[in-house]
Amino acid sequence: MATIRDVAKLADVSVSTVSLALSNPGRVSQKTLERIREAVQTVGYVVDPLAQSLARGRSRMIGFVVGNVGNPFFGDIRRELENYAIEHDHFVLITDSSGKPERERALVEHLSGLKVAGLALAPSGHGQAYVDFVQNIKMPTVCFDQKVAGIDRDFVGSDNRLAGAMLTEHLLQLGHRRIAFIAGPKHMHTASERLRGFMETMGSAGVEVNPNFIVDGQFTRSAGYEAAMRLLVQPERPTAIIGANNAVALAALQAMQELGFNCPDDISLAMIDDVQWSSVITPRITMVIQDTLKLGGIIARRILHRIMSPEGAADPAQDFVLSPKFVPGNSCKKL
Amino acid sequence: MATIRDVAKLADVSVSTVSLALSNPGRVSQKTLERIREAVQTVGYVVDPLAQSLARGRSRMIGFVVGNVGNPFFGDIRRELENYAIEHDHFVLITDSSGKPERERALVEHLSGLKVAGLALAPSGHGQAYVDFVQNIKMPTVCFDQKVAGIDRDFVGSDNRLAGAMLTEHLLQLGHRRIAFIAGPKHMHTASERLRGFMETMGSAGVEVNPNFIVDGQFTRSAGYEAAMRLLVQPERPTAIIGANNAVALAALQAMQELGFNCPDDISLAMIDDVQWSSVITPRITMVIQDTLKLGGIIARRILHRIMSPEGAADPAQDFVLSPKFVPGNSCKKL
DNA sequence: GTTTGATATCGAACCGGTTCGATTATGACG
DNA sequence: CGTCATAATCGAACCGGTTCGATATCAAAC
Repeated sequence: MATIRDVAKLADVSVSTVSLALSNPGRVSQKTLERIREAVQTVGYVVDPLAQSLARGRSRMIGFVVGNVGNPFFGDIRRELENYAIEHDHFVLITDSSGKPERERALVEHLSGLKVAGLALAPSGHGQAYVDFVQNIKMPTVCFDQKVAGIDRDFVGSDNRLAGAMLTEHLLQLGHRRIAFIAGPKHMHTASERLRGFMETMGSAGVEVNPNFIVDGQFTRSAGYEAAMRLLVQPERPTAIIGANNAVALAALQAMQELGFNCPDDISLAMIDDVQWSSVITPRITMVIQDTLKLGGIIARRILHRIMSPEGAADPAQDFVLSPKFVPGNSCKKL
Repeated sequence: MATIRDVAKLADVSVSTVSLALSNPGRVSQKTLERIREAVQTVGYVVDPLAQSLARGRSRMIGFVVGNVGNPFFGDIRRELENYAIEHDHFVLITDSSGKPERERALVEHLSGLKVAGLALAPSGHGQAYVDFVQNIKMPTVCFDQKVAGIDRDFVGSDNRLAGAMLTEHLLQLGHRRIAFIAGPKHMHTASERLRGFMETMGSAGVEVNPNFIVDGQFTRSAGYEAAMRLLVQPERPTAIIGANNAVALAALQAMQELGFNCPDDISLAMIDDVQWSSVITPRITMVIQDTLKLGGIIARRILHRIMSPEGAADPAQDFVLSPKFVPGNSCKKL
């Protein structure tokens, strides 16, 4: 590998001049600039990112930290971020915390050691210690998906209360009254907001909510399955179920199928967030989806803004909240 | 951040002794080792991975390069690799080439600049130029999933011929004769082997294959959809379809549903590789799956073997080929 | 023909470690 | 107690860049 000294020797200038020419071509005379560029070509010089990061105290990499890189929701966002980052000569380091706050913390520390220029973080924790941790991250950071109270960082996400409300309103319109809700972890903002959207909409419609119809699915397939089973074996069954996310909703569908219930004839189903093969799942589930591409675009632009411009670095934290979209399927029956 | 010099000062030894003590505790006296360890504690010293990599010419990171990190197949492998790597104090850099050889190349070069200790690579290209590229990678590399002729590297994958043969045999047993096959890109080893398994099994059973029943689905959803449509509008339709991967098979299912065919009553369907929510897709599709956990384990062990031991680095390239597993669903009808 | 100011270039220190040959301390042995 | 092998420690060079204060160059201004 050719080093900067090889270039300097060939172009007959000092090492510092080469460095200057490469990072700030304007501050070097036209003649030497050309000589240097020629030398770079002939020796095939490429800057060593490690050495550069060490000297600068910052790399050209952006850390991407999520709970599950396999989730298509995060996949779309990642792709947007990657494309935008490449355009601006940055590189995205993808990491997966498996949803565990300790692992997330270890990842962030590792990325910090790598001197990443910035961080796109989908928070997976809560509580004061967690808030302190995120607050103390030294690099430019954009949080997304999960809004955590007390964290004063840029946030990009969707209106989850609205998402819950949309599905509830839809089912109410179809004549449903006994609507059950498989919720997510109470401490997660997305989960509590979606539930709030459900409760508020039911409330303003003057429909009483059977407390047995609110079950906890933990946003996971297994807990969602159990929660759905609890709903389905009640003497007074719901006529419709809302899954607070895709995992619990599909787990509910599975539970229905196993117990011999037909969806939507026996029970209607609706969910928040898409899954990859939703179009071949029978029935096609009515859902509310997030605009992942737009979310990803905003995250990308925001973080690179913070990284690249001095005024961006000083910008106060800002929230970007997008409205989700209703996508009708055929999993909800008119009563 | 505390540096190694702070530690040296506090422990009253030279910087080189600290470095030695940390990387090779046995070569330092008990007394000084303790003093150094104490100093490390009190100043809170953590080695700077960037500086270390620069000096050593190698980092403690392993590059993971695949065409689609969202694919659960790669996800399982990634997780296994990550867990094993963490146990051995290494860190996995996940990257996504979107299946584009040029992007893959750029990623590998980037990782090479980062001086990664090793590479787990799911090849996405073919042809001489591509082979040369992979051959010229300087770091320890384990290829997986896609076997590319001419690449002399460790390879970990499944017996794809067998996978194709298993599904074909199953359908023959059920009495099917007019079996169609939605194939993948001819240049991909997995695709051609799966097709070969189909052809050979049909051949040995003495069943003639209608050339119109072999269509190209490119392993993608959209091409698979079109290919399936071509099959379904023929006057003489197949009684069963094998999808060479999950994407084309599910696309075929979608096409059937849209045209009003019932699976399995009208047409049977089988596929290679699982998808995330296969259990809620109706019908549950009969499939042959790869043992992703075992594959991931082998990849992880192999690459860390190469990285960590001098004799491992010198090991000749080796192939590890696992047998896939048959998972019956209810998408194939007895004729 | 100086002085002044801007522009171009350079040298040296630094980022934070590793490595290896040289030097010193230790202790076993005759 | 001197000798010598071995163990412990050190200093300096190096990895490949960046950065900043200092110096050299040159033209315009007085």
